[in-house]
Amino acid sequence: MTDAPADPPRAAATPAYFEGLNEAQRRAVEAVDGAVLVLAGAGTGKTRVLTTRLAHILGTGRAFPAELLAVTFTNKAAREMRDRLEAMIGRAANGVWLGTFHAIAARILRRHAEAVGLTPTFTILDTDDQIRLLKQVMSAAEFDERRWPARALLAVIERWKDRGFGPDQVPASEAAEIAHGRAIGLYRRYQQRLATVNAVDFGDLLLHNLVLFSDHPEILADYQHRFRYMLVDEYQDTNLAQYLWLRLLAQGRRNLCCVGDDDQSIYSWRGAEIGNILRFETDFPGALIVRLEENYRSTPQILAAAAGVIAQNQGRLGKTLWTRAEGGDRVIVRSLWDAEQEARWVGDEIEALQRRGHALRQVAILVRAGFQTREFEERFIALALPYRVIGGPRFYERQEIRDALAYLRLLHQPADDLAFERVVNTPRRGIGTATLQQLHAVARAHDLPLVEAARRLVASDRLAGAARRALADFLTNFDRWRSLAGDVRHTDLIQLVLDESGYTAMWQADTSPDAPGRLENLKELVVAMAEFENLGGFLEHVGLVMDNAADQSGDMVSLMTLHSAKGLEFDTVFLPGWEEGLFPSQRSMDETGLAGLEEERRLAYVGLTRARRAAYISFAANRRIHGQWQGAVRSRFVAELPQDEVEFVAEPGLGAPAGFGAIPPEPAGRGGGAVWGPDWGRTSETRPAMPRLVYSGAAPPRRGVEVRKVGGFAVGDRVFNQKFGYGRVRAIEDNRLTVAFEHAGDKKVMDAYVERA
DNA sequence: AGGACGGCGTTTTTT
DNA sequence: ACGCCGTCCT
Repeated sequence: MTDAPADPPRAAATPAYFEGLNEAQRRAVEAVDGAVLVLAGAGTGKTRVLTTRLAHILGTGRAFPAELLAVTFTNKAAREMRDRLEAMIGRAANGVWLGTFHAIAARILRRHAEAVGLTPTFTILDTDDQIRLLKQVMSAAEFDERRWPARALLAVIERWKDRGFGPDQVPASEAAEIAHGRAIGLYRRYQQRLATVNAVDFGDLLLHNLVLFSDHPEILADYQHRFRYMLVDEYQDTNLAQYLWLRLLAQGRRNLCCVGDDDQSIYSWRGAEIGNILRFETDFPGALIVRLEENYRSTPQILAAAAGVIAQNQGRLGKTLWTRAEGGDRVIVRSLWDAEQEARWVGDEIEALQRRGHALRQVAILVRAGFQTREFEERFIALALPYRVIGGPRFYERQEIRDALAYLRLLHQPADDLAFERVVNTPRRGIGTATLQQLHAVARAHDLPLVEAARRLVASDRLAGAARRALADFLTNFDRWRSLAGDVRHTDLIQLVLDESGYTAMWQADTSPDAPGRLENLKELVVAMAEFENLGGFLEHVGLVMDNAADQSGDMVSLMTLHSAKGLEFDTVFLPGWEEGLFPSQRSMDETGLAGLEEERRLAYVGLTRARRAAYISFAANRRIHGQWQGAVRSRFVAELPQDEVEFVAEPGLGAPAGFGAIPPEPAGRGGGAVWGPDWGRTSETRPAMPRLVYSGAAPPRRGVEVRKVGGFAVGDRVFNQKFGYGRVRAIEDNRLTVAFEHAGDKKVMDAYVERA
């Protein structure tokens, strides 16, 4: 099991790679032994430090490649680290255990699958399969899916897994609270089903590792010994299970270097524990902390803006980014009438940049939520401004790809019931729900995979003639394909299967406009497969690499969410939609209060620090949310920007907001403070009329601030108010409502300040 | 077996 | 407003 010799050769240190490192970076590279936390601010050369550190360890002969463990969160980050390491050391870094948490956990798990009751060919399920499996479990348990959608229950289970809890470790009090205590039973059944079909979900990869290590100390000891030096990127994004995994592995050599930035922790909602990075010194007493604070990316103004915002957060380790760079423009803060105007303005600014010779690929628009991209897309189409939206459906999530993969999965692992169900009647071959139900009954009764159940059913006489023949044909085909699997190249196999199964023909016969595209995608799949040696290798890749390598070719503006922008940089960044409720997101604040608000603020920090040369922030007075026009207040984050570093451009006609820079609403509350737009709080069915000539330059007549009555409310209506949240109408006098708010209690509000919820 | 209809939810994304 | 999903009807 040990593929590494005991004594790595010592080589003379050639610190050529130290060239150009600043003092802090060099400390981070040189401190190879013990626990080290590198607090790497945005744009401080983190990746360079990481790769240099690995090169340094290898170059000084402290370890063989196979004794290095370097973990990242995304495949993209892993790829980048590997590429840069190889460029630095001038040879392949094959031996290094470099990959995502999940990829490395999967690699370990494949080696020891039997130890946790799996076989080495286990399938890694994606979200779609997880939902389908959970739905089966739920319906078997006669669980009302309307009260607890499978999606929501899966999220609960995933959060448990993130914390390292198997069904037996979930604290009883917590288990009792969810779905009247029934969630935990469903979790247990779900895990049993996974085991039966020899499959794991993403969370299981880590969880099974933890079980493996605790049940088999000798296996753990082997890895503890093997991993002489460990490196973790984006440590602020680790969840509890990942933390436990790292801590176990690091107990051997005790050389653990974690790199991260607490100010960029934006994934708590998927289980990331910012506490892991905040607690580092306590977890690893005597740890060395290195702060990388010299920023090589942005102008002083951008850094000041980012610092102003993030300084409002409480729980931080604290870091101050600075730059040697001088000059630069102030951050532009712009108010606009509505999202359409906002898009119009952004479009015009981009065209102006373009005229001055800026590349579109160096411009990004970063939004809080996906729906915000629509206005920009429409405007850019009108302007014929090339753009791309990052994030969206991914290649491996397309129906035709998932179907094709299901065929392959079934060949690779016949116990994969989810794959079986997907393909057994795709294309239609007359195996309907009735037959499938019988199959399930047989499978359950004899604890068999569906394929085996199908064999029994075919051998018996319990199936109607047509269905029996169809199923028998399917099994015959399946067996033949499987027998070919050893001799035929996997790229040939897939084409053969898709043709002989009638799958290709199904799409060829399809007259819908997207059918040709689907056939194209299937061809692409074959091309993608060619890059792998065999079927198993390819399926592992598909299971773990769900990223959509965004096509970076072409000079286009990038449109994406703030979350997807993490780790990227652009010359010019537009940050639209800085409005209370949208950014910071109301939901985030409602659900997790101050912690949620602080995470939103980190998101603002991430957004600003993506910009190299220029940042533009904007907010609209009116925005349509769920089809309702709503008055909007500028985000509290606007007021947190240092006034000297920003240039406020009031929309003509909207008037400058009273006391710009001094509106902070009460913490974690909303609304309050000065209202900047003429119509804040008002809702209406139709788009509010824009004051004439807003945005086109001339001074328009200022719109009155009278609040108009909108629609009648009735006692008992559920309503929403920006400041108080949700509540129910208790009484009405004229246009004044008495509302019992869920959190704020009874309040009197004007009807125009609430909307139906 | 496929389409029409109604109800519901609607932040963020990776593996 | 809108789209997706599940159910029910033809």
